[in-house]
Amino acid sequence: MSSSPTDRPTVDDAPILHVDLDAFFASVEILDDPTLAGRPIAVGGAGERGVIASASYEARRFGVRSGMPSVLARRRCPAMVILPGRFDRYEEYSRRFRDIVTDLTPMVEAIGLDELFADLRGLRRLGTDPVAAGWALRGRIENELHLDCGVGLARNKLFAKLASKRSKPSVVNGRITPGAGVVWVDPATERRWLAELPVEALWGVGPATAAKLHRLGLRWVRDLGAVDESTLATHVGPSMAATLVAYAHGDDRREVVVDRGAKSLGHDETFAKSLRTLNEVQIAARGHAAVVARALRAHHQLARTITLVVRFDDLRTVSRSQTLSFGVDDDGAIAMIGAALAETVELTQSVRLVGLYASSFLERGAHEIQLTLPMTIEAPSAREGIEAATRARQVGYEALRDAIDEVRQRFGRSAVGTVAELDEHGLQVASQRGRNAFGPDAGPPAT
DNA sequence: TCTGGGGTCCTAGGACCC
DNA sequence: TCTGGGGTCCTAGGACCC
Repeated sequence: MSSSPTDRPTVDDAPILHVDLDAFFASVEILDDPTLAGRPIAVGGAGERGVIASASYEARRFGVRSGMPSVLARRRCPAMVILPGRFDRYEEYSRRFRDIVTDLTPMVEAIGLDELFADLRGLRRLGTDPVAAGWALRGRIENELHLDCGVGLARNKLFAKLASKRSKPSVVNGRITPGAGVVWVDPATERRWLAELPVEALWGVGPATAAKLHRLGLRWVRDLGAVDESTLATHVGPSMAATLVAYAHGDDRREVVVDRGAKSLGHDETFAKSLRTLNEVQIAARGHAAVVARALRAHHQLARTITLVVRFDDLRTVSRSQTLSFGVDDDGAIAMIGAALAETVELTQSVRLVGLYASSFLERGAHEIQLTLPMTIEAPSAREGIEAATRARQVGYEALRDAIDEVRQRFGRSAVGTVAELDEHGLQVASQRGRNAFGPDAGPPAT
């Protein structure tokens, strides 16, 4: 591993680049309010159940870390300001960040808002110097976005990410040490370096897996390199065992995937005050349904599976899902399914979180995408545009009607009478009657 | 200290079909 | 008539990442 400017790896030595913005959310807040500069600040939930999403390095000096409950963070650093977060703003910065890297190569894979991988192999014939390119990216991100970042360069994703982590500022004994900025992992020495890292350093090893590995006497990556894979598999499963053994040998075949389409969309909320009744859970689920439906439409996706998640006060989490034979993106249909799923959850104690997720996306048919394209891009004629819009809307109506039919079949005819306008009052009446609002035995529509 | 909200992937069991 | 095995889909739960 090296960051010395005399090292000149080629693209073949270091085809994968990883960039990670420093304290991203907190840094954006400081940019927008310079009076916060130099102070311990964090972005996250300030309430009793909040957690820290991002902390400035000044806050990290006090031991504040992302993922930490805000209650503990405040105890460690009482003077810290916790800001609620402005995700539209972070997304804007994130987009500009990606645009800068995309100027170098289109082969970019975003991982969350604040980090990404790039595959530099397309630049081989240009004779691009990866280390110089890394410094150039860093310079542009600093000049144009006023954000700091760490850059890692290596043979594969595993080493590139470890390298960018190594390139960042660190906090030791309450002191901030500046990072190297750009770190290249030399293939000649990468295995030696990796072997000395703790197993937790590997991607995919969290607290649960680390505990299992420790129980097996596996503390260091070098231990994983010597273990029998089939034995390991009996403890962590075949897939994890194969991955860990491969990583321990420095072997990571993961490619940089541009534009990985979302496989699920969802929304959840942890309540400051836990919910106690089915009615409250259903109201929450219906509220989430509107958010999820909007997201589906924004992504031009129809979801076949709707999943309701309920987390109780003791953090026990249960899920209920239903897969339809067709896709939905309509508020009412998704709310209906979410509310019905809620009835199958035994509310043995108070509920701190309700989540609603949509998955099993039906690629909207190619024909449908083409139907909408002429309106915005090609617009061969106004007549065709209007025809296309009408057709697209009709397809939407058909999907909704199918949804209503299936819900009716599954949950009883009466359930559908109130689909479109079923409001909180309707649910309340149904529940006060002591009836299953959507079950086969449900009475006549509540409204 | 006691754990958010956005996601991904894996596992295991049951239903169903051939 | 009984039985088996493989493949696929669905459901539920768990772990992990940023």
